[in-house]
Amino acid sequence: MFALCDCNSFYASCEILFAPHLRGRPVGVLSNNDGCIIARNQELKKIGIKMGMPYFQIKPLIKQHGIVLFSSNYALYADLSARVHTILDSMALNSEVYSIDESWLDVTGIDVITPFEEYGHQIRDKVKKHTGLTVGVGISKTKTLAKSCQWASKAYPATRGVVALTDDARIRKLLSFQPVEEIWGVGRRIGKRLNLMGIKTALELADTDIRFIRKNFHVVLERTVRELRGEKCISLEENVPTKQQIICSRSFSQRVTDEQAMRQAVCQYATRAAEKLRLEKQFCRHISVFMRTSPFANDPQASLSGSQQLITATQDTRDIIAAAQSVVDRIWQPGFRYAKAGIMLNDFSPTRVAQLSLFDDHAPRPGSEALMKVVDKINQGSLGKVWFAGQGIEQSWQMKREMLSPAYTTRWDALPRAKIM
DNA sequence: TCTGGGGTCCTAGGACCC
DNA sequence: TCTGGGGTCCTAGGACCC
Repeated sequence: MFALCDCNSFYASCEILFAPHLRGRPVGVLSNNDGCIIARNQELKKIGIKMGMPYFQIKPLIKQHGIVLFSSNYALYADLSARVHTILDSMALNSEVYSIDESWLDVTGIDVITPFEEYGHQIRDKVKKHTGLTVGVGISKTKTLAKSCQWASKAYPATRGVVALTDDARIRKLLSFQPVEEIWGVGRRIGKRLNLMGIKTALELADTDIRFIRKNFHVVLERTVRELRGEKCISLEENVPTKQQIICSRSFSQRVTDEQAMRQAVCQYATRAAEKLRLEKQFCRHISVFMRTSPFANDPQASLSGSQQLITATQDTRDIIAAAQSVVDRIWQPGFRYAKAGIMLNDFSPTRVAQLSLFDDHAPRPGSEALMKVVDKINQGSLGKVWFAGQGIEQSWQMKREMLSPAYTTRWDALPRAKIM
């Protein structure tokens, strides 16, 4: 038995938590660069603001509806997320952190002591009491069914945020209400194809012949169908699997047309990616860089990418910057208005040791590890920052966050104050 | 004028080998 | 002039997730 616990409108709720006077008003959170909407509270959803809607389209509605928007404040969300996950983890023997605002719990056997539905409400109450945030809980036989239950807990307010189903007839009834594109694992594309085939509800999908699914789709959807039937195919992942890839990419706040600026941006992303790599305690041997124009603009379009294989695995920022810069040199094409660039690290190993070929003389840099340790330590502390020359200083394309809330929980100088009357 | 970022898994097809 | 069959590995691209 699985329980899925998911925070309601997580980012928006975090903001309201520290600005309680906003309760009842439509509140949303914007993506990096204040580009588009990525979180909405109930009130904002009601107005008809859709997920992913660009900021400039919402702007004209702000006054009329009293909408309040925030730039995303990941330091705040990550901190509150950790608190929620800790509480959820304490509620079951085994748990899996699934995303910043969701956890799976293994709740097998819990019902010997507490009926599942009551247990779901206990989870909700505890998270509410300790963090002020509201979670929705779905409990059922498989992860996919638990997701469906959790969907129902949000779609039907009468459930008061908890849906726990073990009985087959009741599960079938729930599935008959759920549109196929709301199922976990069915996205827009496959949802559309299923609809065209006349499969509209989760129940209809569950009752579709497995052979038909395998012939027309692939094993992933087959697994989803089996899970909807109550057959467990996906289990709880208790140990966080090591990453296979690290990406660092950003849209520019202003278009980049100049090679020098692009090199600086890529250098900055390379630096950040290398930090993440060291945090993962990994070394990488493949580095790729990409840059592209805005697909929404009427400009000439370009999407360039290239990569470099290293002979020795590295986690040294200098190696990663050098490789990234050489890729930029190779792929750069002038004459485009670039909107975004990024770097991707691949081909990881837990040590620097790699198979050297007979004539290799690429000895690793001496003192590399010690230097990187010092750099990371300085940059994680509050003393100040060190950076690599290629990053440049304060650039015009740097991310824009004009509606950022204070770091209430992670900086002493941003602690909220209470007035005693 | 202005449209996010970071991941995973699977498959098809090409390169290459014998 | 005629040019097989089977396997592996890698990559690009598509689909999904949050």
